[in-house]
Amino acid sequence: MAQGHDIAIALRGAYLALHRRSESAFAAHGVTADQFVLLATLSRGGHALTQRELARRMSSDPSTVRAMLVLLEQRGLVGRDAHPTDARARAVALTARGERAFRQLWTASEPVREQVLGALQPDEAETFVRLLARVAHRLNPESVPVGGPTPSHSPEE
Amino acid sequence: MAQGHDIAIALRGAYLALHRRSESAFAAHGVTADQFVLLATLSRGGHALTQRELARRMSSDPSTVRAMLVLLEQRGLVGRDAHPTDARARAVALTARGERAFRQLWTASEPVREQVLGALQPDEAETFVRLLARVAHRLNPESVPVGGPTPSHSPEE
DNA sequence: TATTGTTATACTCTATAACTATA
DNA sequence: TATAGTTATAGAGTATAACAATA
Repeated sequence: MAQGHDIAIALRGAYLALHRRSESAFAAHGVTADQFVLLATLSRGGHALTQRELARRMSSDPSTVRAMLVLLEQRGLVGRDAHPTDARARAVALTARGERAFRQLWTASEPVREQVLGALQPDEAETFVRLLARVAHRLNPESVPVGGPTPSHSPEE
Repeated sequence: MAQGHDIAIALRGAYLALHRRSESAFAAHGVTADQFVLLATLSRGGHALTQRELARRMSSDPSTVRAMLVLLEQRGLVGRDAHPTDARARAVALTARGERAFRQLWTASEPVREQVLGALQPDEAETFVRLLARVAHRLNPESVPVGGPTPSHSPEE
């Protein structure tokens, strides 16, 4: 019988394995796994995001995201322009150089994604994501809704 | 269709939610979630562990574990005695005070484990742990074997 | 020779609280 | 009043490499 502690430890173990594997995949490119997640979130976003929205989507904190953005901005991978309609906000987006870098990073991390996917049957992958989302949602209702990131649910922004 | 990236992001989201929830459960006790994992690993170990074995069991790094042990030793929660048969090694164990603290921490984190468990049906919990272990094992064969921690496999040490 | 642990070192992520500017 | 972001600050965890002692 899997108890709460067993689940927590297994979840931790799987995440840390993923994180380490990702770190070594990105190390040669001078980028961390978390920075990759940030870049991927911007790339998937389709358009510029506010720092707050970026933090929410990557399960992070606005203040943490800011620190990461400063590093990435210094390297010219992201830009923070004035927000078109809200003078308080910043519109964060990948620069052209950031997009190029992201494509390289995506390729470099292909083996990691293949390993993850290779550990699961197609139906298991679906189940896995569903259970992960349920657990995340239970622990933090602010997180992405259970059905997964449903772009049809909330059209935009 | 869940792709590798979706799985990775979902795994990250679930872990970070668990981590934050745990941090706030432990904050009042002046202990971090990772320190709790260390204490729990010692408590579950049944006997003293070497730093290396401790690091392996908690999916961590010997050098990281040492830094954590220094902090916990200063607070009198763990002891590092000479290893009985290997003069190079240290035998790490909870002190009496550490055991008391751990029992308190265990109680303080009960709600977190209940939330995790409450998000899953009993059979789903089994499946979840199994899939997590498979993914972890694929990403890092050094980690705990798929069937779970099989103490029958390697008797001791 | 290989292994256990230490030391030094550096850096990212994390997060709170007080603050400014704007909605 | 509430929100977006900044700043200052602090600390934990992470990990590498060189090293000593022991197996």
